[in-house]
Amino acid sequence: MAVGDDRRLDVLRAIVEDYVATREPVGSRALSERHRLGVSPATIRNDMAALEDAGLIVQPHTSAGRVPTDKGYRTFVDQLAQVRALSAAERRAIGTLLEDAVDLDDVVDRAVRLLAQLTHQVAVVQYPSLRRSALRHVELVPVGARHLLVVIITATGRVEQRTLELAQDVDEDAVARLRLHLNAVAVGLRLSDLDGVRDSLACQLGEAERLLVEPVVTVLAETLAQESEERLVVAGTASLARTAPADFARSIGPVLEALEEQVVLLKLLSEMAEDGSAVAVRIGRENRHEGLVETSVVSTGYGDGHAVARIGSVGPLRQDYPGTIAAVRAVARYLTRILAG
Amino acid sequence: MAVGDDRRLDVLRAIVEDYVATREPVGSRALSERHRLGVSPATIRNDMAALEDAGLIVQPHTSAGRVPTDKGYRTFVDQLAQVRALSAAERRAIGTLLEDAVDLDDVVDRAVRLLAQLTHQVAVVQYPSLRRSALRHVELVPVGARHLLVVIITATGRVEQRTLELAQDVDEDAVARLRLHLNAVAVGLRLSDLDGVRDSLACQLGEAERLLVEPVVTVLAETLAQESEERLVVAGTASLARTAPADFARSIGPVLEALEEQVVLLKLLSEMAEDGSAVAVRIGRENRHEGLVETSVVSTGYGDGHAVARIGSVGPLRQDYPGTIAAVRAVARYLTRILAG
DNA sequence: ATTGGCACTCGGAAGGTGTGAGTGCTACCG
DNA sequence: CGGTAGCACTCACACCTTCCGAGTGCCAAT
Repeated sequence: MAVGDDRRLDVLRAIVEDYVATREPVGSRALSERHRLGVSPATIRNDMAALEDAGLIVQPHTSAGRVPTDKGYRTFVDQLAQVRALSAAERRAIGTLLEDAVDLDDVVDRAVRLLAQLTHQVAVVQYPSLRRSALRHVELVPVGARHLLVVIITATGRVEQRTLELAQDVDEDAVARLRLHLNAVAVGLRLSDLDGVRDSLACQLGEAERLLVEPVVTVLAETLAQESEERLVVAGTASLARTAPADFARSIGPVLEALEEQVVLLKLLSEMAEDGSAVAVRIGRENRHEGLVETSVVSTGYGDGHAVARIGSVGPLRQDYPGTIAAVRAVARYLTRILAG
Repeated sequence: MAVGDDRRLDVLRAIVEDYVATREPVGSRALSERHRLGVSPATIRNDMAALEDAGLIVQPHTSAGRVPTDKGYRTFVDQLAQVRALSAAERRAIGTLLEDAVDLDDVVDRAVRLLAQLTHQVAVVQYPSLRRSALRHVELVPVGARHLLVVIITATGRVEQRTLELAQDVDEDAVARLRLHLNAVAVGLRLSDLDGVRDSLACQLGEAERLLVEPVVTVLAETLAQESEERLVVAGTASLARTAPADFARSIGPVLEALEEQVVLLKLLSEMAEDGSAVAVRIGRENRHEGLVETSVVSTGYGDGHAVARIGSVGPLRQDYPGTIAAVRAVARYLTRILAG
């Protein structure tokens, strides 16, 4: 039994690899020829029948070869995929490309394009979450008579802006004083500690400032609460057209929609964050979204110790998982290093 | 001749309208039935032959109906399309939706999604160009020992950030003083006037500040020079899948690429800006980009007096031009109003 | 100028056939 | 009992032929 099981998994691996390479259902004869399994097609057929019973492969129609199911890919990824290292040249390219970036936006932009190119698939990067990020600076700029522009700069270098409408005219001096106090307290502050700050500020400041504290801190809190503020950057959508099967309208339309409905992907990514710190893979229906049933998402966290955000790839079920996983991991590592440096 | 020409154009209009509606080549019989042209199919055939000689229509193959060429759509748009007003409900919806936006990013985002939905096509918005925009505020934030974060806020509320590496350690007081002076001068300043500012600042300030002026102003100038800083926001890519003909890989792949290569579209939009202040239409090969040969771009400027940026739609040749033009114009108008208010 | 008539064209749907890859089963071997 | 060989069976797909009808161009008649 043990020996038989081993060979069966070998057969599964061979099926996945061949199907990924040829995009055609693979039969027993082709298998025994292209791989050194040391057994005859007939034996392979028996193994295939067992694999089919186990729900790992299916035939698209009678008298056709076999194709992996979601579950088949899953066992392949979990048990069979061998980690493949990127070439030295590739790694060097990643490093230099990312180091040339001028600011956070640029880093993120380059990283996502790079990943799209490495995987030949759609790449997505989630911006660092404000929720877990520390403040570096808060700027208050009066705009017109009754509006205040609040600019929040986080430790990761991200800039958030917000316009605020005030109940009374702006007192410029009060704004300046509040700005000073706010920055004295806020630098290094985590947004989740914000509620405490509101009170301490209210005590220390005068009447004019106090009128401002409430709306300003509220805006900070709102920004925090709004998960939708987590932006997503996407690249490589053109590769969808290359990959897509014949019925493109049904297959890639929903994916494009999901990519625009950033909410869906953000939710998915945060779910995947719970899967652990390594590279997480969601295959087909494991993504609980109808637009992604024929899609696999491979992602991992990046950033310091507590991963602050995720980067990943969205591609077809039929893809080179080892390659994608390697690329995602490599880009995430360099990204982490750049952001820390 | 004059009468004949008139009818010929009527025939062209009918062909375009029917083809847009049915997505099938239209023949003489169908035309005479669906439209009140008052002449027999045979006459229409003669007109069609003339239109074909003029290069306005073609038949995909012998014994098929006719289809408009790029040139055909062009004359349709230039001479035949009747401006169609949006319904009151639609206009109200646009207004309220845009007014609910919280900041510039949100306005732009809502506008582009809205336009995508109105036209059932891909919508693009160009962010206001820094080049023509006035400054509102410049913020300097020391980061670590030798880095300075420069945040530029424009009159339109856009925020640009840039990290600067200094030759010597940061003198925080000097930064604070420079910041004050800079904002005293810079508010309302057009970026194109920047060179003059450099000198006046150098004279007014002390030694410590003077070391900072050069790099900071340089960064401002660089940001100005970099046209690539003009961001583009895209929505509605999913509608590409719906529209696309059978050979999706060749037809929508290039379009997706062009949409990601924002440079291409930004260049195209700025070219279109020269066409005048009204809604500009580029049809098929008029877009000098191979990815867009089967695509039409409809765009117009938005913003105050001198249009500071453009908004538009990217769709197939076969589309409802009057409808798209109306939608683009309407959204641009509301956008202008919101930004001014 | 417009029209009715007519012969002609040709893309595409419908239907029929053949082929080969692939399977499952059963009987046989070490 | 796992592996093998042979064999009958099944279909998807590619290929061909046929057929239909929409649509054209041209010409003679009004």
